[in-house]
Amino acid sequence: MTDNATCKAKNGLSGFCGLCSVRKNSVCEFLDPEEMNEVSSTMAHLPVKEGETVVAEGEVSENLYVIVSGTFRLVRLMDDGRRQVIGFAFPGDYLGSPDKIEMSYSAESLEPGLICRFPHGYLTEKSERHTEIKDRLISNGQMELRKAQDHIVLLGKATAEERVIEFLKSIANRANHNLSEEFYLPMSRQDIADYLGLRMETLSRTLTALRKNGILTAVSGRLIKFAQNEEKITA
Amino acid sequence: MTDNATCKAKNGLSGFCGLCSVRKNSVCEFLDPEEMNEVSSTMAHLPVKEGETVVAEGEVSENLYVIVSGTFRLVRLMDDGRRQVIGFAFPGDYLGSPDKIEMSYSAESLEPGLICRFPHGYLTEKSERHTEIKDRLISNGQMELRKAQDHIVLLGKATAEERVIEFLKSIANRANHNLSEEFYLPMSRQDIADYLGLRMETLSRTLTALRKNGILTAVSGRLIKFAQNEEKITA
DNA sequence: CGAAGTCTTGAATATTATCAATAGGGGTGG
DNA sequence: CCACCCCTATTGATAATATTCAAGACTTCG
Repeated sequence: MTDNATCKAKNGLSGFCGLCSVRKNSVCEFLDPEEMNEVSSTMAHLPVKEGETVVAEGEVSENLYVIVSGTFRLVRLMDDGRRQVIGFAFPGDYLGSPDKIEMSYSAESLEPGLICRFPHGYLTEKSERHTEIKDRLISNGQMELRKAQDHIVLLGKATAEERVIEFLKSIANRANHNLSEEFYLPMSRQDIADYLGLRMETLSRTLTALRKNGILTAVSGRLIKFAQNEEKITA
Repeated sequence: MTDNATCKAKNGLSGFCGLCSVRKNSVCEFLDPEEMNEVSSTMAHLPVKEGETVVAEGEVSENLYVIVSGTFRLVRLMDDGRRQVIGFAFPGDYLGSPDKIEMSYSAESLEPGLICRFPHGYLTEKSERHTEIKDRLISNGQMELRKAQDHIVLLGKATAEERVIEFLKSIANRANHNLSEEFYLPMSRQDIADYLGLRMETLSRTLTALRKNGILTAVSGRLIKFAQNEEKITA
């Protein structure tokens, strides 16, 4: 993609944005072609290295980011060092907040990626002509809220096995719409454990048990494969 | 308040809205006096009985509600009957969604109260002249998201005792800014347990333990009192 | 090949859940 | 006003589940 910065895509947009695969989820969907080219040329696009922190817990949000490629973990740290992963973010998801508030989590990159930065002031300005932008921010917030609520139910009411299965299915669905194929976990066991509210050892034992009882056919490092059996993977 | 429907408050607004204590948090804050009177006179205000369900999980949201008085529990039901309370809502909080989406929880009243209903269409119409309304919806969503994330951390990383203390402190802070005074819990033990991801028995035992070790000086039914000792209640 | 990290397994412990019984509290009818 | 009942909450004893601490295996990468 890097060498296509000046090419013209079939939608009439030049530069990065013409090739962007997440524009339909982003705040920039509603911009005019000229405005899009402005975004393209100002290099709102930022490459992100593995391990990089895009937004840091405690700092005041000044920008809203949209993930173009890559995976991020959203982390909250307690005073005594306990760590909770409150979510994972994928292409099309947002990082940061549209409000100028103190961030409640850090967003850390799990692999090299690309994000698009929209300063609050830019969004405010563009919202005057494109009122759909605010609608998008509202509905995106509602989606994130629902995901957080799903997570609450998982942590509040599900057993270790249920947590692991539901997590794996959610990742498999993102990675590959065909559940019967092998897929790759972009995060470590510790990240998953901290997301599921379990210790890494418990997660590991649970994965082993799932493989032994046939719900998973492969558990080798970060590669996972569900059994074909529809009954089991719908659980 | 019921017999003041036609009186004129010092802010120049007549009817219910002139006396409303949560307008500063509501979408109606930005309306003109004439529009406010319209809200007042159309009886957007709805009384709610104890036990009443205002929004139901699975139904499509058509209205956004603002709580004027009362307390609500937000409940999610799993297929097998397990129940997770994903939050409690108080005056100034919102119920329902600004988007026309399938609701992911039910909101059930814990005591007689009053809510204000804003149909989506009404909000859309008013947003054209009052763009602050959408900003309010955005920032309200961000606040709810942060509360959900706090909840995730509580369920993912806190012990039973920590969960109970944090919960009691949050209620005490809403009820009474002076933590050293007795306060009332509007919800049952079962509701609290389902919120904290614990069984009712574990909650009960934990409360007893907190009273015995002096962190609480009173635990009698729904009345609770923290010890004066600042060290302990900041935990 | 070796070293450092990550992941898995093992054994013992701690915490919470479960099942069952008892106690408390509020309202109703005698 | 008291006795009774129903519902909610607490307590007790035991079992299930996840954690802890420790050791071993597997990967990755220099």
